[in-house]
Amino acid sequence: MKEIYIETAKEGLQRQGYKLTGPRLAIIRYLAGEKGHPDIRQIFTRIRSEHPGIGIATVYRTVDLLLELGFLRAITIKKNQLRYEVNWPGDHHHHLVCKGCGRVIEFGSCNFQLISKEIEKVTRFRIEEHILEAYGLCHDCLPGKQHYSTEKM
Amino acid sequence: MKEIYIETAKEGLQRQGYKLTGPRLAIIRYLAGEKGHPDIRQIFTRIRSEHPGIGIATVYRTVDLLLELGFLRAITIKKNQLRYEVNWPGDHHHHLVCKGCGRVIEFGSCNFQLISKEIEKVTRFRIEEHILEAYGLCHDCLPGKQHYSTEKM
DNA sequence: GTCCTTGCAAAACATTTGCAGCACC
DNA sequence: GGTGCTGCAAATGTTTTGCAAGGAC
Repeated sequence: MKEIYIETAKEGLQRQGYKLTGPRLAIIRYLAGEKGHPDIRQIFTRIRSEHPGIGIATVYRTVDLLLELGFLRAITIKKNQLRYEVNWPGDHHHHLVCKGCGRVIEFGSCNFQLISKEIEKVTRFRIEEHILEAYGLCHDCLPGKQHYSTEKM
Repeated sequence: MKEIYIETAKEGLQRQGYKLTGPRLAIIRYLAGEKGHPDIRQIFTRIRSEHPGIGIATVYRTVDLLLELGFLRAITIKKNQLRYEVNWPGDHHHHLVCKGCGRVIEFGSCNFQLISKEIEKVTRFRIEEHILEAYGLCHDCLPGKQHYSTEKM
């Protein structure tokens, strides 16, 4: 799965006439193995530890490129913070975000397919993908439980 | 509807011990009448035109406050831009974002309620609200049509 | 060899903070 | 009248840009 993403992204870059450079490959490989939702700074810090000398400008440029080509997407996990996640082919993007501890849980399926045809008919819009974000409280943060965090916000 | 929002927000501020000041009211009134998805700069520019002398720091502080109190929410309409929209009570937040022209269409309902109980059971998560964003092409941007924009991105 | 890409540093832009004076309650 | 809010300006943080050198094809 991870390898497929890396290969697809590499092919995608080349097909569009972009060069396969060290920094770009390092970023793609890191993202392919990242299960969380890193922001720019996290990506930069992580890449730099394995690839010292990389500039943050390159990270910005590469992330923009991957967004443009559709290999990455931006999400708003909390209030006003931008984070990124890998755009796996055919993947859904469904998040449960806990308002208590900020933890993010992914859930696999929704029945959006069932209504998307109806929406397309009414709005004459051709839907290609979607993101569903639900907010609430995880089990540990329900009243009577202590808060703790698995993903730093 | 607009008046209800303004009154609810005013009450909410006071109930939490925040003062009803001129700048805060101006921002709430503007947001209540705004149909689009403004960013900080648009809010600031608009408020300043009717309320010269306001500082941008106040806009940041007020937007943070309204986010905190749940009267406003942040969305990621496109790639990596943060925008804000009014959190109408009981409202759904469903957007169709056109990849061609950037226009944003709201649609009224989804059947998320039907599956949210199932998700809550599996994940032991209590879901309070959700956002659904769908991306695709609007009718005008489907192949064979010309692109144009109704909301500047 | 030709372009594209990179890292660096500076510039531009965005956000936060400290503080004295003002305004709400 | 006390406390919280505001505008300003400075500080800080983030993103973009220009450019010479290096690297992919």
